Amino acid sequence: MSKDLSDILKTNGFKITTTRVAILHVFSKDCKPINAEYIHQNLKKQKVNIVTIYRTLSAFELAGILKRVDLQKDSTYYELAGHHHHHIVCIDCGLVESFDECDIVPLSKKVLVHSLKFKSITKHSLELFGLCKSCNKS
Amino acid sequence: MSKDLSDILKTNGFKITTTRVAILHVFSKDCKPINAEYIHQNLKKQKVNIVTIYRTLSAFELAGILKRVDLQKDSTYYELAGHHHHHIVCIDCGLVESFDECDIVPLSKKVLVHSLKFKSITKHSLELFGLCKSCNKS
DNA sequence: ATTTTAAATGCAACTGATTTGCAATTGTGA
DNA sequence: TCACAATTGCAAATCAGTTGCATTTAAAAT
Repeated sequence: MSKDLSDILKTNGFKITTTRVAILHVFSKDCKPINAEYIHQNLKKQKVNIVTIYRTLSAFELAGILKRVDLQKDSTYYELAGHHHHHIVCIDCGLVESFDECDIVPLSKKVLVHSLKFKSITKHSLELFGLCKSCNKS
Repeated sequence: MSKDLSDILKTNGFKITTTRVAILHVFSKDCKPINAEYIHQNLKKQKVNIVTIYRTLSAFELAGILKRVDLQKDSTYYELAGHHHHHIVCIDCGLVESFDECDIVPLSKKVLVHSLKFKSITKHSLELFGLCKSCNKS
């Protein structure tokens, strides 16, 4: 089960360390955008230094293992770089849900045609914000 | 000319101070997303404390005079809250251009229908990232 | 199996953006 | 003109994230 996690490391030219496998495990276990502090909390038994987590997150992002997610929160969130998708974020409790629908490519083509200053568009951000069902009640 | 700037302050129940009119003036003059440091630079003759700028930005955002713009840079950018629009950001030099096209509302309606956990969507982020014409050359 | 080497880690100190406490100043309504 | 709340400045604090450096360790070479 953590065999595939080691494989991710190996494939990307990283050493197989307990710490890094554990970090990947937190990502694959929870399957939602998380930040350095969250990982730190989850690995508190293993006493992993938060600096190590920050460095690992950067390295993994550079390698394309992780993707940065912009949830307009105070810190940087990441998730496993898988298929393209976006998020809905509850502005009250911070709950995050994913969705796959994304019509942005035709839009960005149209924008590019009309643009005076830009030559190419390589990526986009799209997040929805609202109230989740339980926060909507209060 | 700065009459309408004073009006913005008055309408929102703020005192008409030189500093705050000056801050609004920077926004209306440049008409692009800017951060606290940029304002500080622009008002260096008037020696406005950066803390005052941060406090003013927060107050103006709360009042709805300014809108926070998420450009995925290191600091927080704001612009005058006017008509709804989005931005293209050059990932190389940081140049920002605006565009009005936005098909998100139908998309977010569709997402909401399929969502298990969300009850309402109140806003969205959508920014495009790419290379501007001059950075594309290098 | 042992040596070697670059990658990975921890610790302490640092940075940069932003915030907070508090005292002094200043618009504005009474 | 007075009074009071809003505004501002200054210093210190906070918070996320980074950097330097010494130590450890996985994995390749012997």
